[in-house]
Amino acid sequence: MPWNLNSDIPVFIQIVEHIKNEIVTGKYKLGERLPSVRDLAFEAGVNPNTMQRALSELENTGLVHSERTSGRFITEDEDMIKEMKTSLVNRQIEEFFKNMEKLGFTNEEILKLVKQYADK
Amino acid sequence: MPWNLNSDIPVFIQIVEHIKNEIVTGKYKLGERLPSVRDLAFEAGVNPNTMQRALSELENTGLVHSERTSGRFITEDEDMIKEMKTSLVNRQIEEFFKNMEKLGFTNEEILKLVKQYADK
DNA sequence: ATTATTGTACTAAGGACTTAATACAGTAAT
DNA sequence: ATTACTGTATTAAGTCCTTAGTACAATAAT
Repeated sequence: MPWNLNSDIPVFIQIVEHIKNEIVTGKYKLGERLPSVRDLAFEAGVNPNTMQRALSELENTGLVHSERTSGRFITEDEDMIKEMKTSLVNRQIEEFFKNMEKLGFTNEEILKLVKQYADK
Repeated sequence: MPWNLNSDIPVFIQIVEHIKNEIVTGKYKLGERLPSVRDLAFEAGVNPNTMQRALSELENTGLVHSERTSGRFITEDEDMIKEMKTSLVNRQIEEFFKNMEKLGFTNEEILKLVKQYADK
């Protein structure tokens, strides 16, 4: 799966979001080991330093933790992952509505547009 | 109305989006004159150079044009504005669905979540 | 035991964005 | 005619992000 990184937003932030998505959608299982910093960097096509920074940020969320010399592992805390997914979903929806309201649409109009798009 | 600029995305891009929104929602009328670069910069709380860059970008879209010494003016082309609005709306919806799909949701699930949020 | 791999740390360089401080020519207002 | 305002251009400095290259200690693999 391509990483699809663009340049408008810092790459390390996009990487954090990408891996968060993979965790909350179950592509990584509980306690599973992540590929090494260098391997992930190669896969994503970025410098290892950039990947290291992203993973370091990701660690602050508690979703992953590092074992100094054996690798990085996904949390065993299933509730934390569920909460993260809820949080990400809410952020998307709120952001979407906020942006649509800036374009002058009411909730009803937004819902109608979404229906049309979903049934396309 | 506050400009609500953040730091994850270049400020000049956020300004372009902000003014685009104001144009397509009719806060600026056809042919209306924009405030000066310096006034807009003060209002947005950014450096005049940054505002100048944003306005220069905006000019490339054709939505505004500058009269060398009297100011900047909104286009008289109503169709262009309508097309821009449609384009912005489509981008929002597509981006929203793309992000929700990355979180593992189907179109039906997305629609359901949006309904819940719209009726809150 | 030796080798490879792990996360981590550090310095240096380049690029993009932003701010700051000026400056200029042309137009509007007086 | 003079003054104020317009968009525009330029140079310099500072910050953040990214890449590159190197290095180290601790563990895993052999």
